[in-house]
Amino acid sequence: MGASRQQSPQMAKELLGKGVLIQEAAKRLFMSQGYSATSMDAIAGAAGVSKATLYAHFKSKQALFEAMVQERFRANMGENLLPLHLGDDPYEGLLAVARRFLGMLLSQDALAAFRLVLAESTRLPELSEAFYRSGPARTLQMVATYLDYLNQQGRLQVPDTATGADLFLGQLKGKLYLKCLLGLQNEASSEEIERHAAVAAAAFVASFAPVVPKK
Amino acid sequence: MGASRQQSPQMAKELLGKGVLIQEAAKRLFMSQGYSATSMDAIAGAAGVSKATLYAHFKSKQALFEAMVQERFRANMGENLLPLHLGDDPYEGLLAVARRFLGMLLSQDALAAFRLVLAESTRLPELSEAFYRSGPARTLQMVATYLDYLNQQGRLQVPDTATGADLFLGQLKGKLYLKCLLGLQNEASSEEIERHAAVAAAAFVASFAPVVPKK
DNA sequence: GTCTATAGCCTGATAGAC
DNA sequence: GTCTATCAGGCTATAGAC
Repeated sequence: MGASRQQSPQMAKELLGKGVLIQEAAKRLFMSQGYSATSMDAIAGAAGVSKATLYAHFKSKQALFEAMVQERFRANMGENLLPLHLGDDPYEGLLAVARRFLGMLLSQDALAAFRLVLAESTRLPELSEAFYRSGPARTLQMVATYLDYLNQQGRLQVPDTATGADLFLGQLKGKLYLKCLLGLQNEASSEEIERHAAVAAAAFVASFAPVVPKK
Repeated sequence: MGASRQQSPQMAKELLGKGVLIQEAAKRLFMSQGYSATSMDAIAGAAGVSKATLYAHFKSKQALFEAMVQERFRANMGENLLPLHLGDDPYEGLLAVARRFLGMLLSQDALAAFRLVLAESTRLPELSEAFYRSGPARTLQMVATYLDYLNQQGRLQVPDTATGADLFLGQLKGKLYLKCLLGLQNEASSEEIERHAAVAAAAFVASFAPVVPKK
């Protein structure tokens, strides 16, 4: 898996980590132009090294690509999404989830990564799987767990929390998301995000409010 | 736009329509491998012609690509989605919409086309726009119109029908859709489609049922 | 219009000096 | 480890015979 790399403690700062420079250049280029359209020459140039150096760090173009994607997943999806403290109020809790999820989903990095994985999904199926497991699958499970909690507290009545989580997160993938994904809209304003999050949370709560409120 | 093509009435069947053969081969290869990874050699080979012939019909690789994508949109998105007769019952009507929409969305062709448009969205922004207008925009408007109708009939109470349509269609883009898009699931069974459609329609109706039912 | 052949360039990957 | 120089092959696109 990991290439053999001995981390020397501290040195001239930028000069010893060429592997990192290469990965960063590769990330920029792969993300903006796709796999096939990015040449090893271009990566070497952008990283300020020669191609031979590049091949000394990564044994092939595909190896570099995979290393960069895995690094990307570790950095972004890992923990940052939901170390969220969610309260007992369904609307407030789901609003917080929606806000956070949309913010992550609509970031330029996440959009570019998703485009990339999709474009190579037929050539690199393992990549699709890794992406699904490290991203959507975790989010789904986390939301389902929260819905379970709300069920137990009697604040919501969701018959199937896995399906409920799927519906809720789906609601967030509407027109706004599609337009960003297609590159038709460069950045989503926080007003748009806030508005969409609020509407989705309200709709979901209305769908699954307990039949006998709290009388 | 259209290349100069005179349709001769009828002849040896397969031999006069080389332009069509080329477009079909290009469609297959572009869709399965993407733009950059598909060579003109491969297309010529698959179409059974020489490269020179290919260039006699289309002046460049990009021209061929765009012609093929536009043809694809005309063929699929155009009318087939919703010449649907929707009744007064919100659940039944939305269920029919969901069924139809999911069937279209999860077809191999639609998935491949979407992947392709996304992969080239930075290089060919016009393509993204054409796709959005000819597909999602139409569907959104059509569903919003139906919601307007249900509002007028007093069968639903949707405050903003454009947003409502967005939420409803978003609900359909859940785990099932994502897995198909990523190629992790080859074909969605009609049971899965039916189940997801029913759940989404029920949730939406529950969200926006009139506050004073029909007492 | 269709072919064969090829130009001219860029690709991923490597050899060998330092 | 890093460089320069280069390989062999694939790429888009075209020239010229028929």
